[in-house]
Amino acid sequence: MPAPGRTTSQAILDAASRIIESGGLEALTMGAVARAVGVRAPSLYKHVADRSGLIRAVAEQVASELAAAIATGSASDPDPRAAVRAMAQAHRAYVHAHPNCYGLLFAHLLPESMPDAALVARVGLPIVDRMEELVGPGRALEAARTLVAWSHGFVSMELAGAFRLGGDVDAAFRFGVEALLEGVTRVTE
Amino acid sequence: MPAPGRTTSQAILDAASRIIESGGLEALTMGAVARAVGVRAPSLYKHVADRSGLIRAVAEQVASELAAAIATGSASDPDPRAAVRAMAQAHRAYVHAHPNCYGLLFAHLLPESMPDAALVARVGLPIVDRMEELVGPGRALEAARTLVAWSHGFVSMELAGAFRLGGDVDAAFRFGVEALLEGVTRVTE
DNA sequence: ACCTGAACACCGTTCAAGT
DNA sequence: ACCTGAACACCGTTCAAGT
Repeated sequence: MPAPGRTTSQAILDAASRIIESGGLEALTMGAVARAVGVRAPSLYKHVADRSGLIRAVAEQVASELAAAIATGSASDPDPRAAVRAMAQAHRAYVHAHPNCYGLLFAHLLPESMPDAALVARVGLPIVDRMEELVGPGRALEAARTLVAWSHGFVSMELAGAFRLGGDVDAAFRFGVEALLEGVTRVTE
Repeated sequence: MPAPGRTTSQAILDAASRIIESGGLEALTMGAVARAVGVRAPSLYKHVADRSGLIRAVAEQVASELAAAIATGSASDPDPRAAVRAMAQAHRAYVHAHPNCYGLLFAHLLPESMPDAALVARVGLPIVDRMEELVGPGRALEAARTLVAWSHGFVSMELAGAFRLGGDVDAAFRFGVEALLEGVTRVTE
């Protein structure tokens, strides 16, 4: 009779995300993951190659979820400016909800822990699409990169505590989106 | 007779930066640092509280060096736009030279490993100063934050390999600076 | 076929003993 | 006064032995 399998790769992945989110990457020990799924550490190696592979799996799940969140944020609005605003807000909201897991996409880890580049690249595609309506196909990639870089940088500095002193951070984010929209359309004219 | 002291805090700090820069944070073991300064691991604890404290010391040195690099990049030019361009280039050049150490400023590490917030805040001061000439004192902080967020985000995505496909990355950075300058001055008018 | 205790190499940290 | 070997607790990973 084939054995039932006391845990699953998905359960392990979910436990790993939760542990990273609540305690940071240092809290992700094979023992902690094993305990969370009700098994002993050696059994995890039936489902994941090693700790680095587990980190990469979490990072790739983050890339997928973030891509979905951003795509949803742009779906409905016919006005490309409004769509860009919504996508930037969706980006920021996702990072606020999963700061430690989001950090995996930009941590300087071992190559084995880095998510597949093509998967990460897909996150920005809907932004390129809507930017095209604003600046034309020749400049859309550059304009989208400028906006995404700013949005990533803003949220990453915000979470690092760089904006602790002074001001309404939400308003600063909205200010930034308008400045970026104004800038990329003016400079490309 | 007082003992001479076979190593110094500065030698330990320098060794730690080199190790992080060449092998990432995982390569920073107390044994590796000890070997680099010609001593055994337990002796390091005469100079640093623990591994977290050593990481924080490296991060704080990075903040100081980066602040100096950016301040120097703006010193001479009377044109605020040219100064902002130079500071952004200085920021990017510093990060390219020390990518792994720069990453410490934004890694989600234990609180004991995070650099002093006031020290990090000082990095952006010269940018606020020169922005004030462009957008006035009321909007200078917001405008500087927008530029710094974009610059940080751009370089951090660049190093994460997000710009691997397509295009002249140097030109994209210059494009971004112009878009930001245009954007923050237009929106604040 | 899956699970696990035991084992191994490694790491951070402490401390009594050396000089 | 500084340095270190030995020790401890912990971690990732392997594997032979269990069921």
